[in-house]
Amino acid sequence: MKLCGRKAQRTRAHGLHFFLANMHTCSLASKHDTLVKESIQFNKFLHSGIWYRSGMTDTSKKPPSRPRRVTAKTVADLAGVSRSAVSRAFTPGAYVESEKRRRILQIAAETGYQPNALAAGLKGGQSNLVAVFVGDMRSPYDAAFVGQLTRRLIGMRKWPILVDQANGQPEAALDDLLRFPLDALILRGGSMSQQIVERCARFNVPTISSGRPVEGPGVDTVCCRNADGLRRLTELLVQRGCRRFGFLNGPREFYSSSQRRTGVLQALTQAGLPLVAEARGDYTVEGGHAAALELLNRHRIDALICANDAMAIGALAAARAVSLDVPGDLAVTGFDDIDMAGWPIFNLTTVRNPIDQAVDAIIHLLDLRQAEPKKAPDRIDLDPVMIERGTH
Amino acid sequence: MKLCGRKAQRTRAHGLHFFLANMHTCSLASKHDTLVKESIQFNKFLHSGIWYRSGMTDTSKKPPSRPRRVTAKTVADLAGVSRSAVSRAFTPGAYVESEKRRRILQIAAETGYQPNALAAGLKGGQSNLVAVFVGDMRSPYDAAFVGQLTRRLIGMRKWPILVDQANGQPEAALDDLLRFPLDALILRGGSMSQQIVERCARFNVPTISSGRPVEGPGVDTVCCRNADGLRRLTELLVQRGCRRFGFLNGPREFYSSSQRRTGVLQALTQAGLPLVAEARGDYTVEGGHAAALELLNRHRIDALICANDAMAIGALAAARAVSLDVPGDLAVTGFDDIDMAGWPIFNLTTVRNPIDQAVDAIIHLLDLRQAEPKKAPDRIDLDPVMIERGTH
DNA sequence: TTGTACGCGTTATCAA
DNA sequence: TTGATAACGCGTACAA
Repeated sequence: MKLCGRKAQRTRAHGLHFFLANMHTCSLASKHDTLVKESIQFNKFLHSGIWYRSGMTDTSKKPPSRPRRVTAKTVADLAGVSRSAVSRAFTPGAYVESEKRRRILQIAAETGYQPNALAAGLKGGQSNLVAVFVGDMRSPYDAAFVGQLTRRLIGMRKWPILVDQANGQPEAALDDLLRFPLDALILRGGSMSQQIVERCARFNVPTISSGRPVEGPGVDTVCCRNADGLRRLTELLVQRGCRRFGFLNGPREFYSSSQRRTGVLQALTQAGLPLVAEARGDYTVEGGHAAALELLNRHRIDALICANDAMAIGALAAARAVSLDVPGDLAVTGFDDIDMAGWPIFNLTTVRNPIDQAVDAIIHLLDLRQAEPKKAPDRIDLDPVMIERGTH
Repeated sequence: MKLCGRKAQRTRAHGLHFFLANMHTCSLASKHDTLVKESIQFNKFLHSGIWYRSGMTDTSKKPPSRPRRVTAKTVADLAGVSRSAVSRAFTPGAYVESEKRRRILQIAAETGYQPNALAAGLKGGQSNLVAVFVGDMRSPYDAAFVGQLTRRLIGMRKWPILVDQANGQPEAALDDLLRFPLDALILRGGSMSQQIVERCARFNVPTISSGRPVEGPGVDTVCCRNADGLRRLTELLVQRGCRRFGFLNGPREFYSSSQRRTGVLQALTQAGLPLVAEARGDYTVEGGHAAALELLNRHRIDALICANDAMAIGALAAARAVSLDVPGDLAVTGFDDIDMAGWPIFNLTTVRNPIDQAVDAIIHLLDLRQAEPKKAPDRIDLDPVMIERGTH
């Protein structure tokens, strides 16, 4: 058993002179019309971040593809201490003589050294990487969701890898992604197809599905009570005198679509009213416009309930196109309460699908599972909020 | 009618007690009716992904916090081959007897083994991680940009870590992020403050700045010819008879703001016309509405050029509020050509800041630098496209 | 307080 | 074609 095998690599060429030589060639490469500026840049970069290239492999026939990061070993040599001292200098509670720590951090700053998170994660079991799956970033709701979630995750030093489901071949890409030891998988399942969500949930990575309940060990769920929201909204419309209802449904494979439809039907059944007309859109403004236009041309209704705000906004344009006054001739409502819904030009009556609460819940579930990885799946249900504006 | 009034209503009535109460009932509910299913699920998961826990550390006093991933060693033992054989089975061009490879892959599939990308990156020098910095996901332009870029990156198996600059303390977070050996840093600099952009560019990670030119070795740039775009647009308005111009500027610290203003001034100077009025918004619809409202109340103008589409859309509402007909009394124009600009309700005359071309350019620069890491900085300039619609 | 040695999971090299 | 072994960069138990 060879214990001191690493000692063999003492023949490395390094030291400050090496850096300078390296920097020199670098600055030559980028020489151009700004010669004076260059030297300023040079000094600036000397103190902010330096690439270290192994001297040994430099002479080999292979092109030294990419300069390597500065490593703890380099800093240790430069500071005349052991590599573990450098590691300790970067560990909050560790024992290092304060003067020595100061010197190490000084040199680290000059060389731009940062502990390699990948190597650290390899040992510690935590990568601090989290995958966030989302349906389509063009959807205002998804975009807002991602924005808020991202901020929260970064605040707790988890780094979100964003995956847009609209990719061509998610299957192969998914496998590649799961080669990373992710701390968690967050699915904005409400806007994703069943297939993808279920597939994701089968990997043994702690998973949180938002917007679609998923069964499976280690899979927690955050859900909005979709049916409740549209049931109450429909009741309100009935109470306001609407009698001939139309429903603009979302894509078949989205969970929220069927949930929301259920709420409408519950209220209508209760009131003894029929669903006069129904159409399907794709949750976009354009799709909603087209679907609503056709529906309004075929049927006479006095209320059009849309499965989300984007389609409702498209429907408003459609109503205008066929000269229907909103809300005089026709009530139009949405779901989600995206920012746009509140703009005076739309002033859309809708149901708020609370993003901030959903994100809070996700973070909470993340904490819980991190504390106890093998706990039973949890589920948090969120109550939607009626937002009465001017289109009903 | 106040557009930005809604921001004030931040009702955070929900705290931890809410979640706990909610969760308790829910988890009980879902656990209750699926007792039988549970064991089936268990078996299913046994064959789709297995966590392997080291037998040695199991007996130690520490709580075995998280089950470990299946590793190549495990698969090798199960298949009765060496670790290297497993590694080779997953390497496309490697020598493994086809029958042996088949067996290895079979067992890998059963155990859910995937090579650990972190460990592979540690060795190979490529992490396949890319950081994407963006101003604010609530901006439709940034959201669309991120969506397209994400899809392209994932297509080439680079994984985007999304960082929303709107975070509170980006400084500390930034340091933490850079502990990852990122393959590249992509900055949507047009919507970020100078400070952040320059700070990012100082790390010796291959960097691509989109929307703001940045000097530095290893920093490539993709830029839209902002000034050109608004110069041509202004010329068009002059030609159409506009004489009293107002300009709705963007945030001071955004590069695109001053660029776009320059274009307007060039055209006006050329035509011998003054800039009658000027105001600053924050690139949001709400901000644009407020700024435009005040500007229109103070000055009589016949053309309002806005530095981006979002503000222009806010300005349209402001014009309506002060009973100005667009385009009869007032021309209103934007910049970017976000989806919304094309909606019939807005039908906004604008200048397209081509996202697809920008993303293409970014990917191209990424490839170039990957092939030759030390090459001189490159810069690609994009030509904006006039989009004449109905507001001029 | 400091340094040595080992393990994390991979890929690459080299000898068999 | 295969298996042993050396890196990769880090944290850390352990000995000094």
